[in-house]
Amino acid sequence: MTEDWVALLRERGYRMTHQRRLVLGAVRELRHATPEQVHSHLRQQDDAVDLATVYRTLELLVDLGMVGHSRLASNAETYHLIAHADHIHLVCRGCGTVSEAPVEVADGFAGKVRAQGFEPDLGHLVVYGRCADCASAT
Amino acid sequence: MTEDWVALLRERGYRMTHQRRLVLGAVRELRHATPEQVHSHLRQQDDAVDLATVYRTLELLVDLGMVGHSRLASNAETYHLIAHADHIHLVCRGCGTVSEAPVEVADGFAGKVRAQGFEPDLGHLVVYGRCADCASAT
DNA sequence: TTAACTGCAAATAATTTGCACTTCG
DNA sequence: CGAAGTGCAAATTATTTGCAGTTAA
Repeated sequence: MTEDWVALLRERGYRMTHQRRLVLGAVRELRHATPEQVHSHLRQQDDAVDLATVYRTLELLVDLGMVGHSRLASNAETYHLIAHADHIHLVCRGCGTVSEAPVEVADGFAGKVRAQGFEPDLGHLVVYGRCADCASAT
Repeated sequence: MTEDWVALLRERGYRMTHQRRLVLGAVRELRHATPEQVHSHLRQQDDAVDLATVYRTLELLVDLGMVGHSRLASNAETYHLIAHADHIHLVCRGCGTVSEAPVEVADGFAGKVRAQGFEPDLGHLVVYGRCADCASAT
């Protein structure tokens, strides 16, 4: 798979670098990470990658279609591997917890949206609301 | 309805001011507006409300439950009247156009999410994807 | 070799906050 | 009158960019 990635970069005139491998690795490990989280995760290990480079790399990875991004909190964009995008996000407004649900729960919904001529990207679906705990606590 | 609002404010020790009326009016007229848009909309009229006040007022209105907010573009939070929140947002990644669909298309989906113990807030649902035009253009 | 990439620092953009003055009730 | 609200400017936070030195191919 790493090879596919190198080919993908080459095709577009990009190069494979140590930093890019590290950033992609961090996104894979963290599953849902903000640029800031990727940056500090890498710093905690031997490897430090400049925050600006993290931003540039994440943008590149999104462009290549390897990584997706969603706004899971009102002030932070989080990135995740497309290969892991087999779920939708349920964000609780009460406690901020992000839980996941299989994309299948949105299949019927997706069909109706498609019927309107819009092709939804469920790998990025974020639903706000209240989790069971916060709903009962009111 | 304006009276309800005044009562709502009073109950919580807040006051009704000229600026608050203006901001709510702008949100109503613009339907989906960023703080910046509310600010310039008001400035184009005789009335100018400081941008910081716009932010403070929108936050208050959200708190009162009169206004909702969603991230329709990657860099801008937009606000809308809850009374108008009878639709979901379809945001095209290709052209950036925001179209609307009735909440009913998500009814079945909402039921499945509830079955998992999560109460979704469909008035804030934002779905990213590609509109018919951009999908065919590829 | 050489164009792409990186780190660093400075620049922007979006949003928040401190404070003295104004206004609602 | 007195607490709540506002404008203005400064502070924060998130993200982007310019540039000189580094590195992949």
